[in-house]
Amino acid sequence: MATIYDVSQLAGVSLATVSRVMNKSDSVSDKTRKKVLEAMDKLGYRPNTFAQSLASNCSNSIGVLVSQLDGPYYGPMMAEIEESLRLDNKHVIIAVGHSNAEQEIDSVEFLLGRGVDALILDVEAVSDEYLIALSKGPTPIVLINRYIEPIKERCIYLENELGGYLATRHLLELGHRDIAYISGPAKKHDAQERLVGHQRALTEYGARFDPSLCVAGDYKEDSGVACMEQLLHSGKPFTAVVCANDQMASGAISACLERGMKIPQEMSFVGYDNIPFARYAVPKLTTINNPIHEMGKMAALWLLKHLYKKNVQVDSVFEPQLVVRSSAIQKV
Amino acid sequence: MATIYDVSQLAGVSLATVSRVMNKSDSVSDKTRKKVLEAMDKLGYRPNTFAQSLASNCSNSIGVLVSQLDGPYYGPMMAEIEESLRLDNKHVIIAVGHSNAEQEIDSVEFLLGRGVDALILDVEAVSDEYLIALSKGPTPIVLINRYIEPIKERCIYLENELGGYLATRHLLELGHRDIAYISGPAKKHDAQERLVGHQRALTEYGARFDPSLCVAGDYKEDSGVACMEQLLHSGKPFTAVVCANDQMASGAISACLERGMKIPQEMSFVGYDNIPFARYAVPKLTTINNPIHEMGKMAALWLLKHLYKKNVQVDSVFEPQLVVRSSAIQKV
DNA sequence: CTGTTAGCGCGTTCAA
DNA sequence: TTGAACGCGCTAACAG
Repeated sequence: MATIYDVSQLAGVSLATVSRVMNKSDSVSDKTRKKVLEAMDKLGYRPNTFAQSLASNCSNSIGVLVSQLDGPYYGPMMAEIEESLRLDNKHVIIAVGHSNAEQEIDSVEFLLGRGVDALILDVEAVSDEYLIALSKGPTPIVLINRYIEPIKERCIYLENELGGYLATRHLLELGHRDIAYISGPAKKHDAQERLVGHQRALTEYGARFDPSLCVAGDYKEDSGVACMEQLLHSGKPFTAVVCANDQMASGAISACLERGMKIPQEMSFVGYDNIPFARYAVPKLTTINNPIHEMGKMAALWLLKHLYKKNVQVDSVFEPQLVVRSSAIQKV
Repeated sequence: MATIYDVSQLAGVSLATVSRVMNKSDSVSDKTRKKVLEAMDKLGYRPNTFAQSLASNCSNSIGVLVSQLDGPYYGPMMAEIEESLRLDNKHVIIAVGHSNAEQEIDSVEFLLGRGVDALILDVEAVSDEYLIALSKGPTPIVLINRYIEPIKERCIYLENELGGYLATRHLLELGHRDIAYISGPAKKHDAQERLVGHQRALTEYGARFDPSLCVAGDYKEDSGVACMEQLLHSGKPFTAVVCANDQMASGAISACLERGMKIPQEMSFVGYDNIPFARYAVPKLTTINNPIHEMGKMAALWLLKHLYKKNVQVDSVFEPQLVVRSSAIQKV
């Protein structure tokens, strides 16, 4: 592997000059620049990034910590982050937190130990205080899917409450009044917010929130099945269900179908997230669009702007939107 | 940020000794080790990985190149790779190839330039020759989802042909004889192999392969819809369809449902991959299990074994298995 | 078992 | 505009 020294020899210049042409410093004459470039080319020279990082104290790498890598949710986000960063020759190092505070902290430490220039975090178990403290450290952080007032300028998030509101309002406008709710885990912020939105819509339309028609799952399909069974067994009458994400909606619908119920004729459903599956489900799922890939992109752009001083536009607040398909219909 | 020097001073030992305790070299007395550990602790010392990499010429990082990050396919694979490697304190740098030769090569160069210790590649556009040449370079590579004879010891793959065979045989055993096939892109190796398996089953059961009942999609849902429309419009009679992956099966089924057909009563379907969606589809999808996450894990273990000399067991060939659900039934 | 010393490859003053 | 020299933090002989 050729080094900067080899290049300098071949080009007949000093190390410093080679370094200058690499770093696009303009105080190099065109003639020498050309000589150096040719020498690099001839040697197939590739700078050693570790030496660069060691000397410059900048790694051009970003640590990305997500809750999970499988599932329909994080793939699109990671894809956008990778792409946006890659365009600027930065690379991403991934770590997984598994929605567990200990693992999240461990992963942050791991990435920090790896010398990343910044952190993009989609974490849910760790406390606000921890993140606030972290944000005061030397390594910049950006938060996706989380709003923390004191560091709101580093938060990229969806207005989850509004989404919950829109989902339920849609059903109310279709004439439903007895609406069940399958929530996400009570500890998760987004789950709480979505539920609050649901309740607001109910109140606004003069329907009352019945706690016995609200059960919590874990955002996965299986829990959608279980929650639906529970609701059905409760004996309480209801004609529609709002699910805090599409995966649980999928499970819930499949539980109904399993019993021979007709969907949406006998039960209306609204999901949340608009994962690809929603378009091909049967019936096609009415849901709330969650522009998770956009948020990933914005997190990357935020860093490009604030850390690497690129001139880009970044949005940080995203509005959920209702996507009407065919899983929810007028109450009969 | 404390350095190894600070630690050595505080502990009253030399740099080398500190380095030894970090690298778990056993030739350090318990007493000094303890002193050093305490000093590290007190200083909140964290080794600088760039300096380590520069000095040791080993980065403890693995480059992972996949075709895409979104979609149901690569998430589980990445998750296993990350987890397995992380247990040994290695980290993962990701890049995306978009099934495009130029981008794949570009990504390989990018990762190599990043000084990764090895490469895990799930690539499809690049030629066998390129990969063979790459494998002769200084950076070890492991291939997922691809079999190349001259470097087969670095290949982790699924017996795709067998899967195609099993899918079609299942339908043949259910009495179907006119079986359509929705294939993946003709250039992709796995798509070719799956199709060959389909044809072998047909031949074995004395059914003939009708090219006009075989159309190719791009592995995405939408193309499943389009292919199904095309088959239906062809006028040729058929009672079952094998799809080269679950996503296209999902699209194909939704196209039938859209026309008011009853599935599986009027048309049987078998998919391929067994993505999570398959379990919650309506009807539940009969498919071929593709242990993609296992393959990811094995790729990681392969490196742990051959590169980092860990003592682990690795399997490299995976057998697909039929998963019977309810999208394919006896021919009436 | 421990310390000394010489790099690893590059960025960055400071002079010239 | 260019070059010499030092230092980034750590590993790996080699010596003792």
